[in-house]
Amino acid sequence: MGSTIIDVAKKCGYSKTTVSRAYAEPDSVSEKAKLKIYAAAKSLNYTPNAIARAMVRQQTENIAFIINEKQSPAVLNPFYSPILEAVMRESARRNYSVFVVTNQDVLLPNGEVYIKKQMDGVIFVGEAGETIIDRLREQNIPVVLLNNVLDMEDLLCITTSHYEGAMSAVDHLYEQKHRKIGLLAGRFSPQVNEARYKGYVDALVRRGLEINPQYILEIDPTLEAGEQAMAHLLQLENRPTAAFCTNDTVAAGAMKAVIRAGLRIPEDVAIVGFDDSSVSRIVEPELTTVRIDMDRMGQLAAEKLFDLIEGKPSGETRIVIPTELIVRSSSSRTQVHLE
Amino acid sequence: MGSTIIDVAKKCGYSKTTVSRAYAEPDSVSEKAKLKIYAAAKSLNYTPNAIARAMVRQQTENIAFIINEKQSPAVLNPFYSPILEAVMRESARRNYSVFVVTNQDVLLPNGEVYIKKQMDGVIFVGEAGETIIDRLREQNIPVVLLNNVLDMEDLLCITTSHYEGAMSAVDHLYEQKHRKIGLLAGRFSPQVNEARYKGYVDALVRRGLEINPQYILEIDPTLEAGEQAMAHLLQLENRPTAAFCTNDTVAAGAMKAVIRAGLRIPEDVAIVGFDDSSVSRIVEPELTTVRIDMDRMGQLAAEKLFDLIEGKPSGETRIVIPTELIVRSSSSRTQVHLE
DNA sequence: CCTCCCGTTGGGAACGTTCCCATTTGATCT
DNA sequence: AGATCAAATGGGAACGTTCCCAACGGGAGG
Repeated sequence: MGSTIIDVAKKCGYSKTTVSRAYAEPDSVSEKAKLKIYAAAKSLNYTPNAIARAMVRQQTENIAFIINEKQSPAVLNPFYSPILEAVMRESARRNYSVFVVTNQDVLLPNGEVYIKKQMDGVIFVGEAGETIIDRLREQNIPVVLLNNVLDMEDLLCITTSHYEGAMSAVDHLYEQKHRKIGLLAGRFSPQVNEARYKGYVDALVRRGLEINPQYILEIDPTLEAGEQAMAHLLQLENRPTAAFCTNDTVAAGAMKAVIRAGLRIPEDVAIVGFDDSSVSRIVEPELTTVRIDMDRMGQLAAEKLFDLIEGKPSGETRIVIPTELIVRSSSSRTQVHLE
Repeated sequence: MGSTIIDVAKKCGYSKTTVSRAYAEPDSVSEKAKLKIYAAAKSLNYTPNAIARAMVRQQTENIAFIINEKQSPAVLNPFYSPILEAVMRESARRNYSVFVVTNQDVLLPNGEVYIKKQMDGVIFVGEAGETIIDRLREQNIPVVLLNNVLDMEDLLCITTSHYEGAMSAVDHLYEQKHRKIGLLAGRFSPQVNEARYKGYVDALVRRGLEINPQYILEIDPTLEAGEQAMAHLLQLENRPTAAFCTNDTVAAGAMKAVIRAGLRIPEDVAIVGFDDSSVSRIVEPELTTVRIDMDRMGQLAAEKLFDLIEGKPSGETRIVIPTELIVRSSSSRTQVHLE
């Protein structure tokens, strides 16, 4: 079917070694030879066989992007898209391809970890088990962990400042004169939950405000749950005048509840989200949110992974990407005409 | 580093052939042998090498999901996510892995097509050039084309009924007593554009309405463009009372313009979108839209591709997945409390 | 008891590259 | 002209499997 390097070699009169070199290290082959070789290849419809190359090089030029989430159907939520996009961009630059993989591909039904395909490295995002990372390392596959922290030797974890981000969000609401601030806390990984929750609490405490447990709801990180939870907060006798939501989707849900209750955003209730995902621009008024630099996270994860693949020891084991508060109209009327 | 089938064979006293069979066709190996082999494999930390297998089998158990879009950064827009998800699900079921690939990975800077990796099949979504498909076929790689139609022999194209969908949207607005209906037409592939545009025109003509060119704007399929275009329509002396947008993102932008103009949705202006993407539930009021069954599209594309990979000729060359109008509050006040 | 057959097992070639090592070529220097 | 050297080229082994073909052993059937 497909023609091989030997066919090309025969056709152009050079050896298979030279043909191989014409593709792998063109500089070491004379111009004359390359001309003939490429011509022969073209006429034979030849393309180098990546599998055979991977076989002998012991290197596939593939990496895997493994998304491991409990809520399995929402595999490609809009949150991860920009990260994946950055990873793909950086990989393409290095002539690497990206497998996108879900937990199901890696876990056997019995729970055992099973690595089906050879790959040169793995970017792991979301919930991560130690066993799976152990297993990858047994195979000498470098791993970078994204948006999660695991205390393993030499494991590079890239996260954002969830704590500081949450704090800045609540600080902002305080500065907008809000004293009754609700928290709609989506259930993510324990670390993320805890950091964002702590940021909320500490911001309030630092200002000398009391924590009202009635204002704190832990919910699934979905639109519907956000709407429902906010509707509940609005019914409280002493209802909050603002809500900090630990992601944008929940915040969008919360906004729906406010609007449906006939209240105005931000005059009656201010809303702040987290992530600065595409959702934040879609809603009206646009959402004040804590920006996570997804692109940078993905880019960095890829770069660091390629460093590891090339054998450079990363040294660092924690990288925290700073968040940034983006003030839009959902929390501050003065912003509305500035944009 | 990694141990091979031969290490396992030596350790357990069986031949490499038997070890190989213990993984590839377990039924043909005695229980006793399998027990010993798996034990040896475990102690040696052995995993079958997919590359070597692919080499001799001439089959990688990988497919590629190629997204080819002009607006390059928005590679993973929310529109494609559910499709990819379905493809991944079906692939996982068959023990296949999925490469996610953008046009850049496949196109050389000089515009030539370059297929880097071996793969058993390709699902192509978005803009598709004939040359790239020709090139894939030269390599005997089966192709399924998604959301686009190309007139090539034996090429299976899966699309949705853009024309009927657009028509149903406009019909619905007519039934809601709207007579001045705008069209915000996002620029997609020519086929999609034309079909949705024609649906709009024909629906109006069938009702005996005149086409007002002032009401028709062709724009980029973005939030910002949607907002801007709608703002423009609202300024018209004889402004439309409804707008049909050829995707949900544009519709969300249009809604923003309406809200910012201080008008009510749907009382003053009704909005209808297309796709039923996640956007349609996020906005408030929720968006009436033409649903495309993305999951079914992805599922079907994968199934058909695997048929082709297994050598079954598909026979059919066009599959059209019907659309469905989903009426929500952005076009019909009576719906608001039904949900 | 011999033959036949099936369930198991094993040996070697093949898959299409790369890479190590050697050889050839032609130019430069003395 | 001979020696030296770098640049260019070639031959064969190796990468880790699968698969074809052959061989072995033992139970069934004659």
